[in-house]
Formats: sequence, C-alpha cells, structure tokens
Amino acid sequence: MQRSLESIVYEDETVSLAKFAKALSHPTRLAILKHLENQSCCFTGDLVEVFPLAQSTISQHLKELKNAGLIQGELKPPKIKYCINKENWSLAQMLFKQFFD
Amino acid sequence: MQRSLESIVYEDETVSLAKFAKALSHPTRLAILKHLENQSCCFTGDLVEVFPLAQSTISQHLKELKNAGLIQGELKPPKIKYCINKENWSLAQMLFKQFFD
DNA sequence: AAAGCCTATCGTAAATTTGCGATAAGCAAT
DNA sequence: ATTGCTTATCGCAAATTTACGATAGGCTTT
Repeated sequence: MQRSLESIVYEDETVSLAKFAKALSHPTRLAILKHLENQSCCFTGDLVEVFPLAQSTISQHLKELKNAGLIQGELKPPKIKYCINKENWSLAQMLFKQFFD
Repeated sequence: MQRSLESIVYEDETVSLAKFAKALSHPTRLAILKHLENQSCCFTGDLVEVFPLAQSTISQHLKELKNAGLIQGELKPPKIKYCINKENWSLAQMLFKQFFD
C-alpha cells in the first residue's frame, strides 16, 4: 500500500458511509445488531451464548460497532448493557437511503 | 482464525447484506458507484483519470464491485463499459432499507 | 502479421481483519 | 481485603485487503 488513503480527499458523507458499511460488512455484526434491535438492548454475555464464538471475539465485534457509532454501552455492574445508538442509526439509515437514491 | 465462518449458519439475507456492505465499505468504491450513477455508465479509463490511483487498483475495485453484483461490464472494444446492475442495486437497496426498519 | 489501445491479471509488500486463549480490569458483595 | 462475576485488552497466527508496477490478453486497425 504505497499510496495512503489520506492522500485522496473524499467527501465527508462518502467517508461516513464507508465506515458504516464497513461495520455492517460482517455477518456476525449484522446478527448482533439484529439481536439488539429485537431485544432493544442486551449484555455481552447474552451474545456469547447466542453465537458460537469466543467471548473475546464477541467483545471485539462490539468494539467495532461502538467505534462506528452504531451502538453504545451502559454500565450496569457487573454487566454492560449495549443498545443501538439511535442517532447514528438514523444517520446511517439516511446515508444509505440517500446513496441508493 | 481458527473458527471458520462456514461453521456458523447465518440467514441468507444476512450473508447477502454483509457482502453488499463489504463492497460499499471503501470510499473509492463508493465514489466509483456514484460516478456510475451520474454518468449512467463509464469506461475503466475514465475512472483512472478521475481517481489518483493506479490502473490496476481501479481494475481491482471494479472487479470487487462486479463480484458483489453491483455493477456489470459490457465489451465495447477496445474498451469496457461498466454500468450499475440495476437488479442487484435494487436488491441491495431493499436489504439495507429492510435492515434499518 | 504487426502495432496500438485498453483492461485484466500476476506477483509482491504492507496493512488490516478475524479469530483464539490467556490475562487484566472494574465493580459488588462478602 | 478478598472473592466472584463480567467484560475488555493483549499477544499471536492466519487470512484478507489494498496498493503498486510489470506483464499478459483481447480486439481493431493498419
């Protein structure tokens, strides 16, 4: 990768949409989001039971979804409750809709 | 990656959506698709002039978009005309819309 | 048959992603 | 202060992605 992405200037919307798309580009993350939509919220442990993946792997996917802004975590000691970040969810929804015309 | 993706069974729609999202997860590919939407169609060479990327890199992005089904190529010797694949475009649109409720 | 365009593919390198087990960290209750 | 529960982070390995230059392939035209 000789030429860095930074050297190309993309529109802000394009960069945002690409980030959201990247977060949605793994079936496990899609499934996690679906689960969060149904349950409205859930704990990391719940997901570990639902998916045949290591706890660390689930945690990593959650981190990516959080970094993308699609979910947010709330401390409910000793657990952490994850929910959809509705603001950014709407933003993503809008960007995708806009993109497809 | 000890545990392969194949061992987890996802819904067909989830897998499809993940593939579309992956194709959209790079700003260059989003920009290419936007360009195709505006121009309705274009040649590989056009894109090489628009983006500061090597011809081989553009070609690779086009290949991924083609593999994802979002575009299709038509031989117009000595060029190749790329257009949006409207069927799959609509499919992707629907899947994203459905996903976001 | 040869030359010229245009695009795909190959080979390579660097970066990123995905997965795991092991360990650390945070908080509550004992 | 220690134990217990839950989740994040670390370290590693394998796979994939992204980028490039160089080369090959396809089709026209000369």
